[in-house]
Amino acid sequence: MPSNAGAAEAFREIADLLDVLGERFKPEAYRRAARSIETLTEELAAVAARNELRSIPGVGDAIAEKIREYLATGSIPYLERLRHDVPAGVVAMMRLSGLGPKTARRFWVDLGIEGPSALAAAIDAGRLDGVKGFGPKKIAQVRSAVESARIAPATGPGRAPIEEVYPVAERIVNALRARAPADRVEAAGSFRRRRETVGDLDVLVSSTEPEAVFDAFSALPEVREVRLRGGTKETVVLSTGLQVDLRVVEPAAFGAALQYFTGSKDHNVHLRSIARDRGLKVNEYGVYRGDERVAGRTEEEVYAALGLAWVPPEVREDQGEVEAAAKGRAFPRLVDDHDLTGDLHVHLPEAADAADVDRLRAAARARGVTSLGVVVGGVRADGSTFVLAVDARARLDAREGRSAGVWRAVETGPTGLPPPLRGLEHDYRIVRPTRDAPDPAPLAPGAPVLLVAHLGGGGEEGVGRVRRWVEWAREVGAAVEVGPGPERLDATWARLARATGVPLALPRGLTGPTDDPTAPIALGFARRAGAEPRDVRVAPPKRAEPRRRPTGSP
DNA sequence: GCCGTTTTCGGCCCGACTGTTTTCAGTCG
Repeated sequence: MPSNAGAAEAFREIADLLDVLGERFKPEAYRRAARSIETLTEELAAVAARNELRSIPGVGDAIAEKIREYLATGSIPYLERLRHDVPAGVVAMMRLSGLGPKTARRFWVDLGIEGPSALAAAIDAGRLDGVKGFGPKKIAQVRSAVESARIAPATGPGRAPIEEVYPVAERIVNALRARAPADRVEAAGSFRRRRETVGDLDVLVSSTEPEAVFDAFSALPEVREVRLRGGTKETVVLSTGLQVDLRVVEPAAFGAALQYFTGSKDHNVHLRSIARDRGLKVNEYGVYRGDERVAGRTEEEVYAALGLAWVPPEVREDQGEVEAAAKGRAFPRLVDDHDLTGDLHVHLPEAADAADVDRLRAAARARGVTSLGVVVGGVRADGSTFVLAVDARARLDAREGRSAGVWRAVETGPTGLPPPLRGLEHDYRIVRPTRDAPDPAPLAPGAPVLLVAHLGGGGEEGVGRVRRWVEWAREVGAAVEVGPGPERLDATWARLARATGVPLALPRGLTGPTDDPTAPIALGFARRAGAEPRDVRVAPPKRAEPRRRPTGSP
């Protein structure tokens, strides 16, 4: 079954194979197309059916044709030819740490080495000794790369989910702010853009004493190994295996460096081409006209020097945001922390009492949350439903009053209310899809549906399911919940919800620990989807008071 | 292979770091 992910993977493989064949610009063209395809919110087949493949950034005539071949037959003849021409092991050698296409190609063409195991044998046999460009250090490095690839196969540690990286990044940034002689410390890279996964963590420091910053950084307890250290950058590996790159720049260059190291690569390339057109040059130290630095202290300065409005990090993917920033107006204001004055979906534990309710209220007040949806019933992992103890329910009701900005919500599976709560006035339903019922059931009469929660469960086969639920949310006027994790909606699907006209709901993490990463990440995902304040629902929609009387009581 | 209110051809980001090279090539981000 052809899929967007499958097409993207095929183009990445083409890029790798072209790399070892020594092609100069084609590999990046195929990779750019692969990245664009991955961010699509609809199936390639649907785009192809409308004859709009060329509208995908980075897709021209040649790649559009290959997409059509892939959709029709599940394979791409060009890729099959490349696979036939290049031994699979050559790409594997290219992926070894510290090696690249040039070196892999030399091993293959000059020495007849066709893969990592043959490379190991060649090193053991001394076949690299005396080869131009390979001194003892380089040979040792290659040998160690082969060894570590054997221990950790494939592409190494890979990319980590952002919710795992978030607490680590917070700790490192805070520790450097406390212990290093630094003006400013910020995490940059795909972490700052709130990508769903993070490869390496980039941390940027503004300081005039890089050596002292590196010393403080290397001494952090989670640092396992210092991989390299120069005058302006240091790379370490944490005990979790996460690689962290630290860059130190002077304060006058901090904005330019933050812009540069936040990326994305495509966004930066686009900015530089604009700079070139204006007779300017952009690098991580500033925007230059000749030798004169005309901007660099802040990101806003850098964008302004290029005639652009400042672009929020979460949308810097060269998917149209540069053109929007060039229109001469401010960039559309994306939803921010202070817009989130309500939380539709707060859970209290099954045994919650009045003190828990008070704590929740206090947490809400402290974060500027003036309306709360409190789930008084829920669904356990085994599918059974529960309600709060009657006593706690009564206390919640008594404290809630009519104007406290608190409403109750009842969380259900896809089919109706749990029996004990049927008929309660003022209840809104929060519906969560389950594996057993992947599709929405016909809407039963009762309280309105406020929210579809824990949607997602992504993967290729989950795509259609997400689309059906988003469509259903639009029909019944529900919002969809955005957040990290396998059951939540990431930025791609938040984008789909926005395009469908479905409001987003974002958690504030009110009942979690204070450093609960879920809330800021969910906000970042919504911003990646381009969500503005009006796209987010923070309170239940106004509705007429229910006419019918309660038909039962718990 | 893609792209273009300077271009449909001739560009395609740019600097840090390492190892090996006596002035640079390759990798990385």
